Amino acid sequence: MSEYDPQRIETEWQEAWRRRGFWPAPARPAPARKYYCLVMYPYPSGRIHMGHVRNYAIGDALARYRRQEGCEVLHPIGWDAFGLPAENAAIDRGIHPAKWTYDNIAHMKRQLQRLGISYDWSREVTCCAPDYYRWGQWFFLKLYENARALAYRSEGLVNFCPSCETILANEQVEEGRCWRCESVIELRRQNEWKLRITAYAEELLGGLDDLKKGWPSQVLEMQRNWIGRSTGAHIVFPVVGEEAAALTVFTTRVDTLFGCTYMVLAPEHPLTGKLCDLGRCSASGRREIDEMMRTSKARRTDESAEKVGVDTGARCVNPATGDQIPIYVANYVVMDYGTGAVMCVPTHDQRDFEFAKKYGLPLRVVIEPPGVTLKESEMRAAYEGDGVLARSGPFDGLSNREAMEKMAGWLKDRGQGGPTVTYRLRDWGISRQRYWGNPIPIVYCDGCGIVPVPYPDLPVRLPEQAVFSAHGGNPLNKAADFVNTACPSCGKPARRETDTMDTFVDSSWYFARYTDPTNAESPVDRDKADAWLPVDQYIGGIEHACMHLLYARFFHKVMRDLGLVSSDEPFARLLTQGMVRKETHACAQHGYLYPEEVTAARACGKCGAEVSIGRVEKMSKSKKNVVDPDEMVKKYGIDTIRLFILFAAPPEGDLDWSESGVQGCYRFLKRVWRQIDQAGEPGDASGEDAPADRVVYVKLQQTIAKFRSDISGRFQFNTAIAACMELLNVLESSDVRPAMRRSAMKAMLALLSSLVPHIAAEGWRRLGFPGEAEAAPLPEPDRSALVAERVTIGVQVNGKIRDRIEVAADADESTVARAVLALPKVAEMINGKRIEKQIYVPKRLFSVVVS
RNA sequence: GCCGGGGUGGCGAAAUUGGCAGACGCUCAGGACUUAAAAUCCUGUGGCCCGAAAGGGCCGUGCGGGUUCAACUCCCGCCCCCGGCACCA
Repeated sequence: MSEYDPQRIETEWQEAWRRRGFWPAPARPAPARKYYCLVMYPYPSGRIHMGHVRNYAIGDALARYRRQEGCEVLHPIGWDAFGLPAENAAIDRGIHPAKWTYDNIAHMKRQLQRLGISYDWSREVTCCAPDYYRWGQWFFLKLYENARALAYRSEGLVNFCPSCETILANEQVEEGRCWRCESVIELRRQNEWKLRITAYAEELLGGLDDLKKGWPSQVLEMQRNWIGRSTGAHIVFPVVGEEAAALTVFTTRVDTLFGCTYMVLAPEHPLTGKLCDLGRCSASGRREIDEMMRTSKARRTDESAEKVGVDTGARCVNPATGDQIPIYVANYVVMDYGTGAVMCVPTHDQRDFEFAKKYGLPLRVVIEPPGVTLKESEMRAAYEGDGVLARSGPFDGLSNREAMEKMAGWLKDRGQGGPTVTYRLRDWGISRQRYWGNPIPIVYCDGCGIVPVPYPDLPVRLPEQAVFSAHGGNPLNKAADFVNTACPSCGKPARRETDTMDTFVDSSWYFARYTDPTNAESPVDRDKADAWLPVDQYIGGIEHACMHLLYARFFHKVMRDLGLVSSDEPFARLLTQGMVRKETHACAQHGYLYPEEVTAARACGKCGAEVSIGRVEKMSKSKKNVVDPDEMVKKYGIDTIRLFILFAAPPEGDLDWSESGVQGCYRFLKRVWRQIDQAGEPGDASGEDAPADRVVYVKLQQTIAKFRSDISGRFQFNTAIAACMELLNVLESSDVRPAMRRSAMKAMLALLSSLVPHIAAEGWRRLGFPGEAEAAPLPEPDRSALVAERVTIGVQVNGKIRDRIEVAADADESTVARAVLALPKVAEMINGKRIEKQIYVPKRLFSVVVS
């Protein structure tokens, strides 16, 4: 009898797989059998964490499962290697971002290979490598050249720390202050490059319908809301005393136009300054507006924040009533949505109502519920419901729904606006004032202006020499060799763009590059891309529901329009996996503790004080509730870890880490190992069928059927594994002939191969089955063994289970009714009462209702 | 605040989508093996109540209502937790 030794088995098999060249995908698979299984590529932070392991365990289970089904599988991996942490490491520890990143990749690659995941390592993509980022620049130029100007430059707002003289990411701003020096952050306007994703808004929205089959409905809903299409009207309000100026608003409630009694602007609105001059706005008012502009973004859009307004003193004309109305600047209006100017109707919008009450602005009712008269002086709240128009000139008496359409048309006829569609979705600002990113291939020339870098000069390479400091902003600005260049157009001295691209650009097309990872002529070859795309199954965290997944969909459509791919959508099916969580440990003196800092007696390893156990939360370094995958693999082997991850929760749900749960999975594999041992022992193969053989046989067929439907239908690995556990329980407690045990184990190893590939491979080899377990076709259940002849059904009287009874599976209702009514308990309960109703659900229950 | 998701035994979960709630695993308790421990194996394990036992009764899927012969599942109203909110990835 041998001992289950996962370390030995796993390293041996991984070595065998490495020698064989891992799992190379064919360049051109048979279309009907191709399966592209993609997991979100990791940011090389230095060490893999359990969230990664979960992502890859799920992906690998599917990839291997599909191979066993006969698919040709592409299962690639790569590195999302540009980004802020590398630059922070450079600032904090003096390590060059490139070195830091490549060292991390090397380490994480070793860690990943110890997980035994069936990647095609020959297609590895690293997006900080020039042969990858070159094509990001190529895309930028294509977007810039596009007739629709899909890449353009405009003003945007950024968080600026005046003390560090650096632009900060949102995550570097803590409660309105700089994370390094705690100075109060200012909002600054500056030029930045944007991608016109809004040009595709309609298609991105419409495309969601095609994804219904394969995407979780909540992700579709989130994207739909993120795009936020709304139909309404734009309306032009002339400014009093300034013929040339007019304010354009967007509203979804054009029907309330006659009730518009004032207007509010975003502080950043281009006309704010001019209107303050025109209206002789007070100095204190102007200071207040400046203050609003400095407030951080998060606070600006917080609905619960106090709404503050400043009267510019200027007036504009309501084009419907002809009234002159005041123009305010208000802190809750943002430039990003609509036009940055809002027409206010206090009688029919609660937010406007409250604002008007606060500043004493006039009210005018224009919509009333049928048969009701509203009086401004008696209103306690806005009336936001539907109704009939009043005091609205030619529209009086119309329902407000009708009026929306008519009034938009009326405005259009008079040249004062018209119907329009707006999106909440904003264009994608990609400029980052950072070194460790993809340089934007643009040159600024005093003579020629903005000049794109010619294609043959790509990639614009990052300079190796740079000075990294927490102060003074982007290191590229100070890299003279990089900045100073010749204008590609006139040859005179010029300056390079020093902004680099958002790393979401890299992750917006990496899935396509995997299909042709070394192409030096083009980002991808169309034939190769079309052979694999769209991705059949994409697996990643729900946190990417809107941004990454929307940007990638946008880029895919751009690639299609450039003729690089034929499909409309990049990801046919999406699985959003849950988080990995664990309880926290804390000591009064030392705060959060790592699990290894807590003694067996629940005391702090540093001071011996009692340790309190906190809530179960997402694993994170800051909470120290993390488990190191390497340690777990060392202790139990990767098969046990993979099994636990797949068993402890369904993939979309959160997974609570539990080492005793891990031990339970380890026990299961040891028991599987024992069965392998037993099945390998020679026995009397010629004997008669033992009674137990039939029991095991039926259970085996049920297991095969359940395993396959759980995984292919709904990715329910947890219940598929539970089915295998049940089979093992039966197998252990049954005295079956060796031949039966052997055939049961053959099927079980074939099933388990996609989940715990190493033990399955070893068991398969030991039992001498042909080929390798991972290549074994999935067993087919013997359907005839699944049909039960007799079933136990529940018996209800007046809606409650009172008894159970065994009946023939195909018994008709009257036969079952006779048997049920004859049951003593039932007979007693219906004695002397009238039977109102009988319901028979075949093979499930029989329900009797008595008066 | 807005958008999206979740809440079932001591714990992770299951329930073929309106039909026998708690499969499977963990924990815990008792027992076997052992000089002992680990490992392993066996039995029990939602709560309350009646019974010596066999067995039986009532309650129970976050809270409060509703629909139905029947609700974890559908409808209405609340509470709590989690993800995202556009420069973290």
